[in-house]
Amino acid sequence: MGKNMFNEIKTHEITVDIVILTIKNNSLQVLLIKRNNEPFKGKWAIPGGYVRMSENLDEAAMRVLKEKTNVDNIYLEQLYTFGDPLRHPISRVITCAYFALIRAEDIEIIDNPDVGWHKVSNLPPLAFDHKEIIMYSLKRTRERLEMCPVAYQLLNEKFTLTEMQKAYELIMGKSLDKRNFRKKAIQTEGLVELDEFSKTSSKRPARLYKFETIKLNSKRAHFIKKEKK
Amino acid sequence: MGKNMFNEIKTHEITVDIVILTIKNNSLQVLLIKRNNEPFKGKWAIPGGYVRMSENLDEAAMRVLKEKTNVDNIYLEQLYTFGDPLRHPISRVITCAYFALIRAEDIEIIDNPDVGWHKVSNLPPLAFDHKEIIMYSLKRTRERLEMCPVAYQLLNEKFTLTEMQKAYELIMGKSLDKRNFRKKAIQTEGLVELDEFSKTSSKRPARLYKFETIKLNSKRAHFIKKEKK
DNA sequence: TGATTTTTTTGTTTATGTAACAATATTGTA
DNA sequence: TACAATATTGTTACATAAACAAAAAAATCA
Repeated sequence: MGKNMFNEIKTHEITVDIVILTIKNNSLQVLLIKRNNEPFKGKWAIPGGYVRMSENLDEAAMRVLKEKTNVDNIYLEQLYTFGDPLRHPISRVITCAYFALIRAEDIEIIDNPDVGWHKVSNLPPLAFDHKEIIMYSLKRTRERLEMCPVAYQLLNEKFTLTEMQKAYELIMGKSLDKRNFRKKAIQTEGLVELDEFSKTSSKRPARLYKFETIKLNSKRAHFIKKEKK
Repeated sequence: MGKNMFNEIKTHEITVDIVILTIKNNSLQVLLIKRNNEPFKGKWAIPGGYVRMSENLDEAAMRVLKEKTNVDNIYLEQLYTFGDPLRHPISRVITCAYFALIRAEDIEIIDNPDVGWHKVSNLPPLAFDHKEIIMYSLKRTRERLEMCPVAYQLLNEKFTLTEMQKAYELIMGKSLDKRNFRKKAIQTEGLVELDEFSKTSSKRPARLYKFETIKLNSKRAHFIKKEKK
């Protein structure tokens, strides 16, 4: 074990690291944990952990996410595997990166200054190659959002179209036209118009919408456009 | 080393496996190697090998590809990482899958019945989860081909539009409209119309085209559409 | 040499999706 | 009742995709 065909002794270690994005205080934020061990003691890092021998990578990612954030049963996707020999200063650690979009309220963050949300636009010094991983995650999220949006993970069960648009705009980093956004949004499969209205202290109340409950296994089933009638 | 936070001793092994697709005899084929060691002795497998401690994953994939096929400097892309604990019957091997599209003529296949091309539509019994990897690779290739085609890797330096269309059709597994294909093809960035014509024994000679040489590092630079004038 | 065969080559129409654009409706509050 | 703030709605132009058939060029053959 740990010996390859070139007689080069090696012990790769395999981790999963998870980019957890949310919208909070009107900005896109990522969950970080401050490391209290070397290497990179004192730097921030995205949640991660070793892959156990008994679990596959998806399971490892979900377990780690659950352990670190208490979040379960969400849209989790394998992003990319980072394996630069120098990404870890001591040993050879190859990491399989996942990402998830979640509601900040769904996380019970322990009262610990070493765990918290940070604006993607203003990241603190990060351990390892975690900045690269976050940036790659954001790029992929944006690419995907255009085709097959997943932002509903970020919204409450009931939401207004304005809130939905806001979420898109924060992820995409640009503003969108209201009318065009709404036209596209309302022809999204699974979007349900409710007979309720938001009771914010604003002026005119906005109609609430929700998503039909879809089984989380068929990841790509979300946001397929409705059949034409 | 090799000990995780749960005190579970583990030694993951990391490999890269490479799906090499080509067009040969009018069909889409994949390069396979017959295993002469256990496990799966006698079954066919896609080329793969261990990741060395000194190289990153891309480098490992390129090295393995070079070693097994003598092919160098081609469009190679990380596909997905497969980590099911049972995918290898003996040890825990996590594999990072890559894929490449190449010209069959660029490979010097040694005169060995244990190395050869096999039709994707008619695969022999495969080792490990390699059938799954090939099918996933094909799916991704098709998705990508629609947006940002890469089939030029499959064509000779000079080619006719009919040959190009044929390559697309074989990968996509369906036939395309000549006129629509040509309209899209000729507005592809980097496609150059030559003043030469194919001298096949056919009836009317067809105009030859080529691709401008593009640096292979900017992978996504291919097949971007020309700017409108 | 002219007719035939085979392959290459080209254009129009329709439908669909995307992007750009501003006015009206509704409610709370002054 | 007027005003302020937000929600809501439609049209046009443009780009892209899909469906469709006829003409042109060269080789072969009679």
